[in-house]
Amino acid sequence: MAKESNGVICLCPLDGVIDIISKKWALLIINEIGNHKRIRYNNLMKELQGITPKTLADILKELVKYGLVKREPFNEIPPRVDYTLTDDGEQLREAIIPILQWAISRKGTVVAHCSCSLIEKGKALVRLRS
Amino acid sequence: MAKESNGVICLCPLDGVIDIISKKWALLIINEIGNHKRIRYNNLMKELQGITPKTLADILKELVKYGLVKREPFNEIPPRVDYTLTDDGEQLREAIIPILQWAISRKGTVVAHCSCSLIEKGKALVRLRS
DNA sequence: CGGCATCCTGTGGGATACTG
DNA sequence: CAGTATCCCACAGGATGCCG
Repeated sequence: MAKESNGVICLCPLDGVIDIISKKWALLIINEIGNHKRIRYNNLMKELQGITPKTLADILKELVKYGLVKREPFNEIPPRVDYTLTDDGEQLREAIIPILQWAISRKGTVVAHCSCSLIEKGKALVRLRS
Repeated sequence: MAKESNGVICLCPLDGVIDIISKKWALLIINEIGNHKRIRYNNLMKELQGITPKTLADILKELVKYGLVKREPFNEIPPRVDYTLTDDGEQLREAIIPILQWAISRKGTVVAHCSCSLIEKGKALVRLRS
């Protein structure tokens, strides 16, 4: 993407977006922060079962760089950092709702007793709009 | 994803979806096929500038497996294969439109003389709905 | 608590060449 | 024309351990 050909620089609208949404955890993190409005690092760790601290930190940093997530550190002991979505991040979150709905309709009905909290998030997302 | 924890299998609605949309070219290919309704392999190669035959073949195979794309081979000389979207694939394509729109609004106005045909595709997608 | 530093592996995907 | 076959590598991301 964003390659140059015929001497013209490509500003393809998908450029960059792929870089964001193609990261395995990025959408999940954005969704998660959006669900909580305001959430701390370790709380994210708990919700996003299976993610490693490194990966979470890496992607958070990237999302902040992209202007999708806002990082608010507090000078407290113990240290505390809050993460929230920027307006842009919130808009992206809403933009992925149709994909969530598509995924759910495709999978059939969501089972009740699933330990995976992502299901609840999916529902939460969909509920936003319906 | 689709991991087992507490003895319960997770049927997270995002499971599998990430595997699809996280592939760099998958959405582009789905979009491209959708734009053309029916398109042949080499035509896809031309439209998706920069993709290698291996990558295109790999992802097409996967999309077929996922039931998003339909492959129609003809017994002709020279050989001919048409690709079309399944209903499911078409629905996914529509589900990503909001993300496209978000991307475009974020990037600002699309420039006119861009050699990258992806822009046209983005426009085409958006035009579908507006 | 909220990270960062290191190490390591799997694999998406690029380049190139060949084929039924 | 519509792919395979190989080779190769950059990079996401897991595991583990340390730090202010």
